Amino acid sequence: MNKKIQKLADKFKVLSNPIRVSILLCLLNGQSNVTKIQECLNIPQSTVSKHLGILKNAGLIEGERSGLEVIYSIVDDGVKNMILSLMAE
Amino acid sequence: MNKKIQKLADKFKVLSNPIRVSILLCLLNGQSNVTKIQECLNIPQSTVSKHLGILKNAGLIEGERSGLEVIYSIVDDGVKNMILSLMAE
DNA sequence: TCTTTATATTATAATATTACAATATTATGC
DNA sequence: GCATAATATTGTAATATTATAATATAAAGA
Repeated sequence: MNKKIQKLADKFKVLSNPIRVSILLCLLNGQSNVTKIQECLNIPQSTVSKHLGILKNAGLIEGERSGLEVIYSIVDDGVKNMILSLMAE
Repeated sequence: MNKKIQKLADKFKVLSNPIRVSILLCLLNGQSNVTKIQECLNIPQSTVSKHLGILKNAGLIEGERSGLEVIYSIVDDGVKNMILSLMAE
């Protein structure tokens, strides 16, 4: 299997979960900490953290610790624009 | 869960499989029948047919029967361009 | 109708993903 | 040190996806 194709499919897999899409939408307008994201989505903290980890691991977001909080923001502008344009349809 | 978000995630899910991405790449240059796609990917016929069904069901491709053959082609130009630009990266 | 070719469907075992409670970590203030 | 708050990890049961062999269907020609 072609590596480039596998990588592309993996990228789509990261985006294939509604919670992860929601998190990205939460972050479209700027950065946010985990608690805010959790309140926005109204799901358990461990679930949010798990998906944040997947998004971070895929290089779509990054988290910076500030005291007790970790502030997440979108890194990949391409994905940002893709989500935006697809949501606009 | 927001319906629009679910739909978007579902769209990504269709693209999250390397065989399906490969099929779309096979079809980028034009239409093709199942046997050609199968030879291009070198995997069992039932596997190809299964994934063609998923792509068709998602509205990304369409198949037209011509005698014994079914000719598939890409319908969704947005997806076509997305794949193209992402493969170019 | 029988055969052959092309494609689709079904059945199922293997594997992957998911949600989330429970627990652990990390940082801060006392 | 201890307590508390914010976040991450682990364990696990439920569910979904996958690959592919076996079988079914559809079309064409003899």
